[in-house]
Amino acid sequence: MLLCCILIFLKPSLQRGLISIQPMPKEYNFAEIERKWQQKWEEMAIYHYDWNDKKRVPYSIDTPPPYPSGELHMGNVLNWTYFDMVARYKHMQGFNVLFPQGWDCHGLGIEIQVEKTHNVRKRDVPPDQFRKWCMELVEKYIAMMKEGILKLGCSIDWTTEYRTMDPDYWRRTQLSFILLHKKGYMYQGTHPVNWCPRDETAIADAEVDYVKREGILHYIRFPFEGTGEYALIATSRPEFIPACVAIEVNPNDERYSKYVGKKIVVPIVNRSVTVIADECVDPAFGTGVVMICTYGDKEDVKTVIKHKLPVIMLLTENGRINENGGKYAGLTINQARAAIVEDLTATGLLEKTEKIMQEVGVCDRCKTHVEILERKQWFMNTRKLTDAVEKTANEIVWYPDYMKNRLIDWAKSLDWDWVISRQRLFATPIPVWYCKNCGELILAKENWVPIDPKLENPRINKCPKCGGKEFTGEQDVFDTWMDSSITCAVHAGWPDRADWKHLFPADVHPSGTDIIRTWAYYLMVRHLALFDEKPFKSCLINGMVLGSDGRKMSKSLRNYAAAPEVLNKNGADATRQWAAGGGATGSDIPYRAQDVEYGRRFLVKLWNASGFTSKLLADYKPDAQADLELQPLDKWIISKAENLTKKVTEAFEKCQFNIAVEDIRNFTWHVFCDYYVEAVKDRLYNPDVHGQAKRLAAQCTLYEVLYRILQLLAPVTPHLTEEIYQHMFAEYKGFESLQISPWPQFNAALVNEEAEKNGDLIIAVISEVRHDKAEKKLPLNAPVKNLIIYAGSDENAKVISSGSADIAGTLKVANIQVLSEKQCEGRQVSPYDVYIKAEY
RNA sequence: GGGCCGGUCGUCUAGCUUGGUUAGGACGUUGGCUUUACGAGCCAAAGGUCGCCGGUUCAAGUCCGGCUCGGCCCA
Repeated sequence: MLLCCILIFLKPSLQRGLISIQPMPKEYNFAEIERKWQQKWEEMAIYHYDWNDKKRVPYSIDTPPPYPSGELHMGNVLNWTYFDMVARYKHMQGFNVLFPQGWDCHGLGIEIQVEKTHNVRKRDVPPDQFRKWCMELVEKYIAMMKEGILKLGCSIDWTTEYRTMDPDYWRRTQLSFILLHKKGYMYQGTHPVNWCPRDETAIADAEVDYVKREGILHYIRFPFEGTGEYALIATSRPEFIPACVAIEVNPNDERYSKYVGKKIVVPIVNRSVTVIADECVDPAFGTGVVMICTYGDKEDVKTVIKHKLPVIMLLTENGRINENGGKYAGLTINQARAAIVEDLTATGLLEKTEKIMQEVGVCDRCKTHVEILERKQWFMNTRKLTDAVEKTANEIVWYPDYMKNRLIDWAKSLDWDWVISRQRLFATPIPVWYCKNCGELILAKENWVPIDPKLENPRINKCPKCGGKEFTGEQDVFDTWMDSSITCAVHAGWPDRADWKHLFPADVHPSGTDIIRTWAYYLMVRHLALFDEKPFKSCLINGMVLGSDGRKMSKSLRNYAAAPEVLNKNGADATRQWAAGGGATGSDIPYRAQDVEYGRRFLVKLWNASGFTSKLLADYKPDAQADLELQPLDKWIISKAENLTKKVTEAFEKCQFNIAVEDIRNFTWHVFCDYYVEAVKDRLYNPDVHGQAKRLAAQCTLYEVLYRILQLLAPVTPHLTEEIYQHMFAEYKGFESLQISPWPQFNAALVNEEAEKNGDLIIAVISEVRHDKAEKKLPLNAPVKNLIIYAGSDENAKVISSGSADIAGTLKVANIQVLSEKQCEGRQVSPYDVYIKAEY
């Protein structure tokens, strides 16, 4: 039985010449090691997805193409470490892993930075020049981020690299639009939309941030028609008075119910509007009377639709008052507010003002107060998919599970369809034209794309409706999310590869808690609409990286850590341990330099332990057939290594990286280094005392357990484990890289509960003698003349005796006596009924 | 106002799904020590009424209800 276990454990490789273990260098130079392996892995091409391999099961990671915004930040580090660990783990498990990398280039963020850098607005320069500047900036940022990702040591298949700003990617975005248009999901409409007056474009709900701000509540008298009475209304936006279309009260508010249906005069413009009733008015807010304007906020939009009120558009696209504002036309919103307040004061209609805290919507890119405008826009009918989104979200595996609520709640909360058109420049063009004669919409044919309708005419001779020969290309462009919400299909090879369904749906989509409502949601609606299929089978969520003070990390709070600095100072393997072990998957984790430093210390420990082991194994021939006599502690650690394998594998399966990394570290540091290595030193140094077979047993166990540690750790700290593997194991194990060695299978036959129990007792005895030495302030290598162990029972005595050689060896005991009797003398080996007495 | 998450040694954090060791780890603190690897180390110690109240149970950090305080998202 024993021999059988060893054979299973050893998995002896092919018979070759006898292999010896290469000694390890003393110095651990992480910068050099990490750079070296990053290059070599690239040369070995071990991360390339094999498109022709139909045997291995594919595993596809829907890497979210990042928005190039400058240097890599710690949030990216957390994110990429998460899915790189998954990629490496799956790789070792034998999957054909697709780990692509793209860049989500378009969008307002870049345009705003270009405008700032060149001190221009989008209309000030020719569009081509503007786009060129955007592309230059994007390339600069991609280079910065790519450097960081490479330094982190991600197992990306760089042959898949793509940019959404390339026309070849436009082609996919445009094709998806054409298909969805044909399926009836795309429509044009004049609806109120969120509008950023600074950027002069429509934006989606998801691009609106809400900030708390102090505002002023104005109490204004609105006289009733003909009665001499007046209603006092409270508003924070008096500048919208010219666009006031109704006054609203709560029907249950006894103060005002009698006025419902009456006419009231809007001051300043002297227009009559009706008092209407709606239960959504909060009687406790202000005076309980509010004015409805088109449009002061989203509530106004709902009210206008519900009560079929007229619309008076007051604002221009750049946020000024238009001709409907009468004498205020041409003023900015703020100027108009000041002017109107002044006029109200002059006429005595402003009763009072008070300060209030309010939440206002701002553009998430430029932080300008968002207005609501009615403009013709393109929409995707996303709301009809809400039930499907909910159903699909429930079918998908979420890590952690509760995160699915974020998606479902968001989908259900949406009031408006997704506005997919933008009035910007740096984006994918919308592939449609309009007949100049009759206005007929010309949708691009599927084989026309990529195409820019601003530069090219539709490839038809005449308008199919009126025969007109002149066309206007669509000037609007797509929301950036139109590019990035088809990645699951694009990564799989859609639309070019006939076999793209082989990789679709993606196996995992990684996302941050902050972008579930955008990325996960848009992926879901696009793919459901296009293919009637879920985009991904599981969703792995990372939390936000907080500063060390627990607050959101930001440069202004001075708790910001720059990822390139952290990586340069500590190396990728140490930084990755912080990401893996900093907290439970999905929860926000603070960046703490101590955690990274702890990671680095662990690596030094493992490096030293491996170096020392390599010396102890200098004469060990792993491929030599030899007789082994496994000792209790050998069996003990072999069994523990097997249970560790089971636990770590389960943790990786559930994406519980923190559990995996903690268990491996504790086993390595405390079980392997502190106890096992110490305990077998004497056996290794003195074969004449202990015998060659027991010495070989220790060598073999050291060798195989260390290998197991390296394998389990390989997804977390790929560089250091590879370096040690190459020195000590590559020749015998035969894999070009540890990264492509097969993930260890849990082998129940090697689990030996009795051996673990026995070993624990032996270790406890050793530990107790160490305590004794520590208390007596003796060095740990102080010789012990006599050690008497009162085992308390025959059973314990037998166990301790079986390990007495290792006990005596590691503790430098000259004479060891193990007695079955129960004698409460000396020190108790807690929690056993065992006592020890040491004489020095 | 609604939803979700969280409150665990001085600090950060795990454990809660599936109730049952002495509540685990890290940082920090204190004391000791050249184990023929590692002082970037080793051996130890101190430090927790698991936010509060109640319930279920033989047994609650863990399950249930209420409260409270934070965070995020939404209205």
